Amino acid sequence: MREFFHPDLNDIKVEQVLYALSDPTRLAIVKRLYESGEQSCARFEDLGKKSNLSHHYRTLRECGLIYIRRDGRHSYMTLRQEEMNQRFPGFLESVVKAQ
Amino acid sequence: MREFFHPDLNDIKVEQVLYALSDPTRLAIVKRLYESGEQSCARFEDLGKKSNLSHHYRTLRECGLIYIRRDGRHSYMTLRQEEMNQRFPGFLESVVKAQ
DNA sequence: TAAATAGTTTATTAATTATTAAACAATTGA
DNA sequence: TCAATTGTTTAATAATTAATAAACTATTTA
Repeated sequence: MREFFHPDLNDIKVEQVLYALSDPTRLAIVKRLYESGEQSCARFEDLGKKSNLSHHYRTLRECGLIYIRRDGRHSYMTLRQEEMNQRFPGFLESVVKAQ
Repeated sequence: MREFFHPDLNDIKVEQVLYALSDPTRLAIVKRLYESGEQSCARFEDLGKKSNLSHHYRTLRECGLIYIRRDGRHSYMTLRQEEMNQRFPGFLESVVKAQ
């Protein structure tokens, strides 16, 4: 079972994070993770087709916003909330709370 | 002398703001405006060619981040800092201070 | 009035990104 | 073991966005 790449905290680029969050689907994913904690991919099927969603997960993972672990045939995602807050204080909260 | 369109505070979309800021040139413009206040376009010529910059100004203006006024043959830009802070508290500061 | 200035807009081409379907991999359950 | 499940990846096409040059507008200065 291959593991996913996750960037180190210090390699996270704010431009990439901003870009990842500028897509409505990806922003919706992040908001749900912020509100409900760890979720499996199945929870987001209402947001699009699975191959498209999988690309979005990758964008979110590679920019450093989320962590994905595999368990059996499931993938579980969490926000890297504490790390983001350490690196960009106040940023993530201001975005997910934007109305 | 035609005036520019500027969206109302309530029409500002966080996705569009995030997208506008995800470009390195536009982010650099916003950081300078944050630090130095109103600037004319001439102050950003080191960041690219003028027609390209003009497109970037437009993106920043249309998403609601900056205000552009014309005076003679010059255009002067300011960040809509108070409004952004009213609409998305803490957001702009967290972005411009991101290292 | 003519030329220069300061920037904007249009049109074109190049480069990125998004979306989909189909193939694939790993795991689980019958 | 075979089929189903749960995603991921690849490959292709469609759609967006970026960058540039050239034309344009309004203003100012000579």
